[in-house]
Amino acid sequence: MDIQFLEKQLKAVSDVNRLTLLSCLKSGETCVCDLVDVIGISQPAVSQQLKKLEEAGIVTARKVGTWKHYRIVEQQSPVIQAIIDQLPN
Amino acid sequence: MDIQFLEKQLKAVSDVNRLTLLSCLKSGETCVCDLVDVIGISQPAVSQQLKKLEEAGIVTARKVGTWKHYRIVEQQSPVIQAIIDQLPN
DNA sequence: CACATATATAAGTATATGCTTATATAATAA
DNA sequence: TTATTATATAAGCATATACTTATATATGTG
Repeated sequence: MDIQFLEKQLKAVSDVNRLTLLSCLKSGETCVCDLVDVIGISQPAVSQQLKKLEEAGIVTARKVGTWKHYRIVEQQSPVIQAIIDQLPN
Repeated sequence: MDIQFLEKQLKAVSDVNRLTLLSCLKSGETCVCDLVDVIGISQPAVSQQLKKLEEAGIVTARKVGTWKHYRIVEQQSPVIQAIIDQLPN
């Protein structure tokens, strides 16, 4: 893992809202609308944050009708895994 | 470890220059002037970055004459330790 | 003392970040 | 088709970040 990619992944998680999203996703696949209900920011803001996590390879999504279900990627780098482990369930 | 402190530590390491500084410090205590020689930013910039790492509890320093020797704190949180482990020596 | 060296702090600035509101897109239902 | 719901994208803006240069501080030397 080169240092540039490490930086990208770390930037993706160094934000309270994105850490909270990851914390929510620990309990399993969740659609955007449910995530919006949990954290106190707008729906577009949640979409934007999820996109950052997705671009860093930390979460992935599948579409189900109009819903989109996000989940944490199973195989993570040791660093990201350590972070996920620290988050409350 | 609460999520706010986790965020603070992650923000402190989510930058290529600070990761490079940590990478240098893996080989042991180093003074600011030697770190300046290694990474391509000015001396004040290095001091500012080291301050961020220090405020996050990741590095510490001791003064020796006019020099200041920075080093990585021994006991780290699992997350920060995982990051340090990933860095080249 | 004056001067040199190492480091820190201050001030300014360009870019990045993370929200907001408005709007676009996609799928579904009536 | 029109309307509704879920999500994404665009644009704008306020704040944060990370440099730079200039200057302050601290220590050591002649």
